[in-house]
Formats: sequence, C-alpha cells, structure tokens
Amino acid sequence: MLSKLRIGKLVSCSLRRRICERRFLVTSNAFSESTVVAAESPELPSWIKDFLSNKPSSSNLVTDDEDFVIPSLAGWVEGQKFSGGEEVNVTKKPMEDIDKVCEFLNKKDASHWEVVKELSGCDVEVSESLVLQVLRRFSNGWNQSYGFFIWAKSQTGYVHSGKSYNAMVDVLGKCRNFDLMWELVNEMMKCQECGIVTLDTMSKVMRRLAKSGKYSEAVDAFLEMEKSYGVKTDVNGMNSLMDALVKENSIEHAHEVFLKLFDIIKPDSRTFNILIHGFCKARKFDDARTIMDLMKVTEFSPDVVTYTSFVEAYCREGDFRRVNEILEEMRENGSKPNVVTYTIVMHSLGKSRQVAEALGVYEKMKEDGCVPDAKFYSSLIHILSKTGRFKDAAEIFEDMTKQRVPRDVLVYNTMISAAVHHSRDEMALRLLKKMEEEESCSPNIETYAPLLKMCCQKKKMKLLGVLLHHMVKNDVSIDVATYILLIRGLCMSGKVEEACLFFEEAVRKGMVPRDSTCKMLVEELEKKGMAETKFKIQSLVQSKVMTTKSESPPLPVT
DNA sequence: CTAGGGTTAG
Repeated sequence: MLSKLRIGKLVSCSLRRRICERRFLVTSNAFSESTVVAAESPELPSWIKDFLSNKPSSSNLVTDDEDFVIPSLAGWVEGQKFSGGEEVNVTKKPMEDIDKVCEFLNKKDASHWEVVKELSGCDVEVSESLVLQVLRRFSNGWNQSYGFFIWAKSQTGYVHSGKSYNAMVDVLGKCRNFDLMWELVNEMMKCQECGIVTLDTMSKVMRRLAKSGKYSEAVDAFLEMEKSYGVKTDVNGMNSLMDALVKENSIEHAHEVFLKLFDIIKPDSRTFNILIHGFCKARKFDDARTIMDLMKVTEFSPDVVTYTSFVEAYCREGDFRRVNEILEEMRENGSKPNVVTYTIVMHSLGKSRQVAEALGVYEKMKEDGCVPDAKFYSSLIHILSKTGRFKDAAEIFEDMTKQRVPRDVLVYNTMISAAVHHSRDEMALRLLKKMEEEESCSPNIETYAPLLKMCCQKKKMKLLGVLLHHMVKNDVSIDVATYILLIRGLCMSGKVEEACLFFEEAVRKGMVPRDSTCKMLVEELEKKGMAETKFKIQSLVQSKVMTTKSESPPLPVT
C-alpha cells in the first residue's frame, strides 16, 4: 500500500507494462457482442429510415448527397413540416399539441404580441407539461416562448404554476431580456398566491445576470429579494449567489459579498469552499490559502472539496509537484481523494500527453476501492480517443454496463464526438439512437454539435435535415453557437445558399452571429459573384445591429 | 447553491 500518492512515480514498472499491454481493459468478447459498436453494416439501418419517415424513398443517407435541395428552413428548425407528408413517430403523449403550437409559433416571429394574436386560433388544451415543453423547445427565442406564455395565461381553466413562471424567467434571462424578466418576477409577486417567488426563481435571476457580466445587479437582486419578494436572504441564497459569481468569473464580487455579509449571515462549509474554488480558479493561490486558514479557525475544516479545488488548479498549471504536495497535505489532515479528485488528476495527465500515468491513476483509484462513476468514464473515454485509441474507448463505453454504472448524457456526448472524430459516422448515429432507449439520457445541444459539424464538412445535406428535425422532436433549441457552426461549416464546404438560409433564420430570431462569421459569409458570396444575396445579407446585419445595440450588450461568446 | 467535460479556429 502506497503511503503517499506520487503522481510521477505512481505507476510501478510492472504496472506500466500491463498498461502498455492494455491488460487493464476489458476482454474483447464484450466488444463483439455489442450492438452499438457492431461492425458497421453497409446497408442503410432501418432506424435511419425511421428518422426519414417523411421521405421513405430516400437513398443512402450517410453518403454524400450533393443534389438534395433544402426546403424551407423555418420548418426544419423549430417546426415539424420537414418536407411535408405524415408525422414522424410520436413518442411523448402531448406531442400532437406541441406540434400544433409549433406550427402557430413558426408563423409569426416578429413580436411577442403578434405571436399572442396568432395563437388565438390555436385550439389546444394548455397544461403545465405543455408549457414547460414549449419553453424548452423555444428557449432561444423569447418572443415566441413569451408570446405563448402570455396566451396560455389567458386560457380559461389554466393558471401558470411557479415552475412555469420560473422556466419563463429563465428563458428571458437566457435571451438577455432583463426588463421583461424583472417584469415577470414582479408579476409573480402580484397576481398569484404569495410565496410563488422562491429562492429557485431568484437563483435563476442571479445566475443569468452574472452570466451577462451584470455582477453588481446580481448582488443587488440578492440583497433586495427579502424586502421585495419575501425570499429569505439566508446562507443558502448567499451560497447560490456566490457560486454564480464565481462560475461566471468574478471572484472579486463573491469575495466582496462574503466580507460584507460575514457578520450578518453565518457562512457554512460550502460558502468557504465556493470562495476557495473561486480563488483557485483565478490562480490566486495565496488568497485561497488565506480563506482556508480562516476556515480552520471556524467550526469547519478543509475537506475533500477544499483540497480538490487546489488539486484542480495546480493540475491546470501543469504543476504536478504541487499537486502531490496537496494530496499529501490532504492525507495528513485525514481526507482521502475521491472519484472527483482522481478524475481531475487523470484528465489532466491525459491532456498533457502522459497517458500511461493517467491510466495509472485509474489503477490506483481501483486499488483504493474508489468506484468510478459516469463522469470518470467520460474522461477516460475522451483521453483514449484523443490518443488514437478509439477501440479502447469504445470498450470502456461498453464495459460501463457490466460495471453497473449507468451512462449519462456526457458519456454519450463524449462517445459520439469520439466516433465522429474517427470517422465512424454511422456508429455516431447509432449512439444517438441508442440514447433514446436509455433512462434520463435525452440528447442536448452538445450531443448534436459534432454531428452537425460532420454533416457540413462532408456535405451530407439530407442527414443535416434529419438531425435538425430530430433536435426539434427532442425539444433541443438551436442557439447562436449552433447557427454559427452551421453557417461557418456550410461556408467552408461551399454551400453558401444553405449558409444564407441559416443566417437569415438566426437573424430573424434575434441571434446575430459574430462579426467574423458575417464577414466569412459575405466574402464567400463575393467570391461566388452573388452580389444580390451579398447585399441582402449585409443590410440584414446592418438593421439588426441598429435595433439590438441600444438595449443589450454584445452576444455571449459561447 | 460547494470540487470533475467539451465546444471553436485555417
């Protein structure tokens, strides 16, 4: 038993040999039995045909498909009229209602009042679950979701729940419409029974403000919330605020809050850990130490979380000597590294190309009786894939079931991204399909990003359409980052017309791509001699910049 | 509401 965890010397010679021989990996029969990683059949799998149920006559989906003409994009992206014809298989119960609503919402995207007007002809029965689904599906288009929200409120027999209000508040905050967001919070205070504004609501508000760099406003929201909305300003709220500030890169504001409220709100161990994490993240190690010392003179003492923050920070610096020192200090103080600590160290070693050492951490962790979890596996899969060991990555993925660790979205996302990286397009799509069978594993925007990128690069226009449709069905709303990905990707593949359609749609939704993307598109149009379209795009950018500049700061970089 | 991912560039 090693008394000290020495990263550099962690791996004994024999262990190192075993690792090199890959004996630590599962046997290969597990691999061949797998359904996901099975040899990729040349035939078009039936589930892809399911995807394509609107176009049953389609030919080979995963090969190039140059001559496919993109229909109306508006229908692709937030609607359901992909290319006419019958509905795709309906899985969720309120699906029909949501599709009706979608159709209405796609007709109008001018202002939310017009959306409200438009919806008067919509005959669906509003329920909380429908509202939440619509808000999720349109979480990047506030005038549509807000229009729907207002309309729903006017329906007889329906009253918005606190949950629905919170979701709406979050969407408005996400779209940086803070005026409307506050208006809604105030409305919650007025028209419903008391107590509908909760810490949940205020946490969303503070987080969204912090995300937009409005740190002081986030702090004020917290300080005022008891007086204005009756939400107690206790340690939980303070932690939520400080965590938001730290995560959005203002340890300064978090520290200020801490000092200001120290005598009024008694901090708990989380408060200290949030601060320490913040200072570590900002590479202010002395300050982090100071807080840790302060922690020691209270009733709390540094724990795994505290030390792990330091471990992570030194890992990021590539200073593994310091990492060892921290691990030693941790042990001396009676804390043992846990799965999070091990994940961080392993991932960091893998990133700095010390793969054998990284895998040694895996061994060491198992020796310590520490059980890997889904996030750990995700890191491991990523490292293996990045170093070209795709097959090993796939084996680990398969082995998770045997280890009784349920896969989560992140694991799937990592595996899909790895498959795309290694040109295993069909496997990537099979994985996406397999996600549907898994519990609590719905795809998110990150699931689709590598797949969409692949479509753009390989000019698979039909598959691109299918995926966009799939996204809508899964209530994944397209954000700015995705539009940028599509526009740039299509531009680089010479698909300018398609890029323009996405550009127009993005602008129509109030999501103006960044300068470099606009420039890229305009240059591409110039090159192709499409002067008219070029002019159209340019004036589109001009008008949007004018209208949006006054009310909101530049779009997030993400 | 405490610590872990990845995305983006020719």
